[in-house]
Amino acid sequence: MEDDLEPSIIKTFRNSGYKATPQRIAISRYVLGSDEHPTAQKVYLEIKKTHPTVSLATIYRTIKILKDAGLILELNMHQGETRFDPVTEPHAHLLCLRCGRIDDWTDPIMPKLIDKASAAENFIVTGSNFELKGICDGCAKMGYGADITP
Amino acid sequence: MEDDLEPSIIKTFRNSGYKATPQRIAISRYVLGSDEHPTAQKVYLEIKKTHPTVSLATIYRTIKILKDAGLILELNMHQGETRFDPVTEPHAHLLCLRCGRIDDWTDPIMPKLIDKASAAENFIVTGSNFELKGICDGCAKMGYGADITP
DNA sequence: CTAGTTGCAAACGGTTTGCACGAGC
DNA sequence: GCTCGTGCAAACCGTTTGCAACTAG
Repeated sequence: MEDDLEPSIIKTFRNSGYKATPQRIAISRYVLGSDEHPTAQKVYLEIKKTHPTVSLATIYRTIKILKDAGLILELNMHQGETRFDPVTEPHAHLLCLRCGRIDDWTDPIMPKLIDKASAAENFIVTGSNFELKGICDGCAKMGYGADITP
Repeated sequence: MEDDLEPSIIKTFRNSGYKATPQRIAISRYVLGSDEHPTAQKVYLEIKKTHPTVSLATIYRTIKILKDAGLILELNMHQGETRFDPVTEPHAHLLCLRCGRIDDWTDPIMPKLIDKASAAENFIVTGSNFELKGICDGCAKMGYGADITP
């Protein structure tokens, strides 16, 4: 999340033939530096703090550029709620159905499992997403965990 | 997919306090017996063949009942395209970005990986979905596989 | 008979798009 | 200065909902 991200962001846009506008830089800085898997709305509200006139359309257009450049992934764990993830290596997402947070988790087995599936089904894998839904540690400790809809 | 599914479907509805209408039975028979992970649209078109006056609203309402009963899972691998899966045990979905088909794949490692994540993060898992995106065997053999957007 | 269900059409919410003004390079 | 990017508002599209007519039990 430090400023040294900026030069490489600018380079990324220019190299792909895009102009490095203040909006694009701000959006990229935020999304690439975030670990909370924000929605477009969340990005919009965040960027608005420093760029009050930004529009949701610009958020979506910039996110699309980052997606096409392979810098972020799209998560669709809930229907009607697309979230974004700057971590593009194989990893799992633990979605808490109570508080909505998504935590990352990685394990060396994961790439092996991907290879195995790929070999077994003769399938060329270009992307993966291991989703786990349930109740996170914090929410379980607060006494929740019973009345959820999986 | 045989007719012996029907009595248990009727029982399921009645036990949950729902009426077993012809529409609900037809929709359930199709969704529970399908291995192609249909969208609501697909279900609608299919049911329309035998029940021409059925509405999309009824499809959605019936699917919700099946979901709440834990008989089917919801898949959101593409944004804006919810599909349904009558296989509720932990398994992987291989989505072909070329032809759109989704194949199932299971491996004994999967439940172990879920347990490991659960233990490592102190997370109570109630559902899982392992997504792999790429190119399926058939499409790869037809010479595709290069110009895809992951 | 009567509460629950259906089909219709309108509402909804997230995402995309057309367009005229404005800004990067 | 020429082109690309932005903000706005309208369009889109899958899903949900309100309602009057209908039907399962």
